Amino acid sequence: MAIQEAKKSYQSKLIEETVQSFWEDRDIYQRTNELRAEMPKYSFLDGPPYCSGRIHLGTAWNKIIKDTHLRFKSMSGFSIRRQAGWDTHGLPIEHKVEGLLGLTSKKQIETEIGIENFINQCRDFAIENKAVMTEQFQKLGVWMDWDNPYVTFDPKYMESCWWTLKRANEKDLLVNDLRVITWCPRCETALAMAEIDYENKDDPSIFVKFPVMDPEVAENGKEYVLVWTTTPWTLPANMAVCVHPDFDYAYVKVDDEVYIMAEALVDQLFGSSDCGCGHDETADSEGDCCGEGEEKPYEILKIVKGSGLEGKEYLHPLTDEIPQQKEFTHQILPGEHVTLTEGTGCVHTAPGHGPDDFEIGKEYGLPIFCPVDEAGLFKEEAGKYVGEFVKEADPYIIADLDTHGLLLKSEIINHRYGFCWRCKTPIIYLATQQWFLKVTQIKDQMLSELDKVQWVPSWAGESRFRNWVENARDWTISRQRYWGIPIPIWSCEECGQITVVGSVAELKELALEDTLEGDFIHRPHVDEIIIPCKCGGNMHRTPDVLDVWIDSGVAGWAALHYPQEKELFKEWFPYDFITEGHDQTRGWFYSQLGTGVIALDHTPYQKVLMHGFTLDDEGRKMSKSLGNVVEPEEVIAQYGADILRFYLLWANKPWEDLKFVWDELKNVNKMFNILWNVYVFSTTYMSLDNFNPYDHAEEDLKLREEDLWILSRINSVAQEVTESLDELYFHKATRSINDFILEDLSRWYIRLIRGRTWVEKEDPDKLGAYHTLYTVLELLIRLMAPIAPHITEDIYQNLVRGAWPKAPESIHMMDWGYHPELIQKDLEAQMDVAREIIEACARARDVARYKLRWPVTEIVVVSEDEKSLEAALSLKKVLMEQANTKEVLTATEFPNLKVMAGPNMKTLGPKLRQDVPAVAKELEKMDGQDIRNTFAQEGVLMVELADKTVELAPEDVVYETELPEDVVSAEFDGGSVFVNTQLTDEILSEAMARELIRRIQDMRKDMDLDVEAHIQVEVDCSSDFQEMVTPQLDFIKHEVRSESLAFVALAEDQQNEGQYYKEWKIEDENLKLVINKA
RNA sequence: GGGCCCGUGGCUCAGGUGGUAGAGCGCACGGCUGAUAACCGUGAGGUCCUGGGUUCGAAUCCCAGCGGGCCCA
Repeated sequence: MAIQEAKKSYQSKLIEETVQSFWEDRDIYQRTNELRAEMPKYSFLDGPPYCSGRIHLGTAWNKIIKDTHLRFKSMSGFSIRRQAGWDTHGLPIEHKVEGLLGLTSKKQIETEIGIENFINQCRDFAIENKAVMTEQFQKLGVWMDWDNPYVTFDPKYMESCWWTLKRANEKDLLVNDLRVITWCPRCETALAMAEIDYENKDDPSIFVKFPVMDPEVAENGKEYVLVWTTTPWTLPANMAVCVHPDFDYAYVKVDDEVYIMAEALVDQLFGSSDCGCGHDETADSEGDCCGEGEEKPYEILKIVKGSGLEGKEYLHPLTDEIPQQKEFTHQILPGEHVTLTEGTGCVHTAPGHGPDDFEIGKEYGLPIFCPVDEAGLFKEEAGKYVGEFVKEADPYIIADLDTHGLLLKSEIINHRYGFCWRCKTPIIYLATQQWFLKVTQIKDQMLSELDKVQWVPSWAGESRFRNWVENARDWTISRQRYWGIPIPIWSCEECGQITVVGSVAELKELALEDTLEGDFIHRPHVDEIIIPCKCGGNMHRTPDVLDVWIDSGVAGWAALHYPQEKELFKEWFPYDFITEGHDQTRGWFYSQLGTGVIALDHTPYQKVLMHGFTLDDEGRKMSKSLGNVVEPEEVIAQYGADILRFYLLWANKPWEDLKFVWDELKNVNKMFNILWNVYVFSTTYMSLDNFNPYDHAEEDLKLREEDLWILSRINSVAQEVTESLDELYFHKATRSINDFILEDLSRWYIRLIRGRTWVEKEDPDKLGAYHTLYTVLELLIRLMAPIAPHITEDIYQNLVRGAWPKAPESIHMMDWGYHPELIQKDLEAQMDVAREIIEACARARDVARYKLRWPVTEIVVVSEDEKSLEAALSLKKVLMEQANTKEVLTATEFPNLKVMAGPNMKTLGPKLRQDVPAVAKELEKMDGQDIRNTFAQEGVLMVELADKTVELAPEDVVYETELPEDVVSAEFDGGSVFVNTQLTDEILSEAMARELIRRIQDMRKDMDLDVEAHIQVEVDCSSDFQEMVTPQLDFIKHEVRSESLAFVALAEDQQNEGQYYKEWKIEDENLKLVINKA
């Protein structure tokens, strides 16, 4: 085995396929894990993606972050647990399956399909998607335990969840209660806060007049409490009106009616241009409208505090339509929750349809009247509206109010409203019997556990998540659905006693039947299991399933099957690290913390990276409706997984949202190409010379300054990458690698060692370059392995395994590490200066139109900064080569500046008049520096003219400095560089030789010759040219690998077999060249 | 309405403990080229979202607003 010449171009697709099948064929993933099984543990928990379809860019990013960090940790000597997880239960899959089966309502599941059939379809659907998504993740090169993932529908997993509920019950945190909750009428189930999306929506905005029973002010009896609502369908359930006890309320007379409302809002309702008073709203002058000016159409008759209204009774406005409402008394109640931001300050209160309303209802003993069923249809109690869907009843209710003359105003308002996160149906509030976790009771403990967690970025935990937890409410965990973890609560039909079952074994023990087989944990089988109660009655299971957020929330121990199995739990819990997107503040970060505190009094995670979202190139969310979704597979097809991975970790700070811009991938692609080209360059020469780094002792090698420099640089980069990957600042690692490859390695180091690789014999200098290059590449691919696992593996197999067969089988089995002792910051700084000087030389030459190919006799580096001069001297050889100069001199000021003196017209003009030109002429003849010296010594300068002598004062002379002829200068950061472009015979000879070399090289390239191929050259040129280049013949032959170089007379267009003829013009010289393959 | 984050050349982003605004891409021009669909040089392009404050000095710190994202009410 030896290092092989690499393929000429970087073919990501081929490489990635080859590498992935190599991993698979040799079980590299498993064996890498085994290799480090005894190392210290670093535990990780995968946030389970939901298996409802294919992965998207955000999921890809998520897994890439995880994979990179864990590969790094693995190489750094940790035993890693990286079990993949899958979230499988819940509404999204139920919906998809409903769609597949053509179902439109929940009832059809039970009546037409059957629960068992439905559940099986859901399971199949999840399994199918899991397989598809697994393959997609694998294509990204993500290493996880794909063969043994945790899956939320696994009975062993579900058992742990049951146990968690049992723990909650033991701590009295599990309660059943009638409460008003957010409800999806389409899915016919309760929704948690986390399951609601908010969007803008048009709704009616109506002002309703509630007739007062005993009018106090209106003599005609037309006195009303004025109430505002955007949900007319909740009016049938109205039980009270709330006013704030401390606010002022006005009796407002408009026309012949009196309205009771908050004083502060009167103007808003009756005083603005859209006053509803009957005026034309398009009136061109506001002054014409009723709200302005003296003639207000309303009059405030009386003002009372809200507390003064308490107990006032009113008539429900729809008693004709809803007979049952006649049975209730309605009155005004105090409510601290009333605000003056909008409406009337008199708040319609329906305890069956609002959380605040519910609280008020409980406080004052109001009936919790809720005439709406689970599908959002009015029940019998709703009288006239029975059978109507609530939202669709709005217009009828408005019309009925109008008929009764109780509608003051009806408009349309656009406001934020909650929707079911999956089916997008507007949510409603319903009073129902549900199971809750009393999170409010453990909030403090959650907060103190939260303090133990390290967050990246820190504000994610300290501000954002903390804020969320502080506002936590009790958690509704029951769902009236099918595909989920059944709530393990059995209650007795006789005595009401409940039992919370904590495991399968427990259930088997308690159950009446003794043969429980198959998946009896899911519905419907679990529903049939009866537990005998102590009282002699039968306990039946609560038919609900659990909120899916519980499913994933318990992953920390459920994935380890704790408490049924204890060993793994002991080893891996709690987890060192998790990472998910910022939407998981309300989701997984929260559900884990809550269930963790309930079950174990402990946070399940210790370090969290909260990452961003992937947005499209305009910063918008990617969505199917916008048609701006970028599939990870598209990117892989075009650029490859490594480039996608690198891009996603490079484009942004991980916690910020990432704009996906196709053009930016080109940058990354370019970097990978350049890396590949460096690799091709290296292997080309190394294989040509049969170089093996492990065969050479240190004394075989000669290391130059530039070698030490690049070794220092790569180790500096290694240091930075190590810190960044550990701290999860992936962008810093990738940017540092990117800069190194482009700037230091490709553009600079390779350029510097080009000449050394061209030497044909075994030479310590060449070996030094090879060895350095090899060392740098070997470390570089190790640093990149966690980020770009394929290309680095491919290079490793050739470069490292090719030279050293005993090396670990995969780069991912290599240990992380570098040599901080090789870092020389001062050398790195010196090289920076040298590069600047060389660039300045190039600029100076450009100004003088003096080709870089032509050598110069000397450059002078001038600087007042000692460090710059030191750098120039210690890297003199680099400067000589790269600036193409014979000598490098340094100085604190340029010695050969010509100082020119001239007359100061301002002072001399008036003084000498017509003699000025003569003085100028004399000054021009003299040396400026001499004049300065004369002034310094004598204070004056005597100038002899033809007819007289003139005395000049210092201020009469102005100076200009001029560079000597053939010197050009340019500035660099620390000073200037002066380039001597004077042409000598020697210089010219070399210049012409180089011109000739370039032509020959060009022809070699045209002929597509191998780099090492030898040639013979024939030149037809003038004798002058021949004479000029003759001293350089050996140099020329060496550079172009020519065995001979003959000066001959060539026929026009001579093109024999194996020959290549071309005519050239160098400066003024016309010449003909023929190249023969040797 | 509240919480958190973001706003810097045409585009993507650095800089952020206060001290002359940077890079890459793109554009224009010139140059170089036997590893490199590479590279080098020059140029155009910025009210650092707006307005106030602190300060000798603010992209940076403070306050208010505007715009965007996520989460909530």
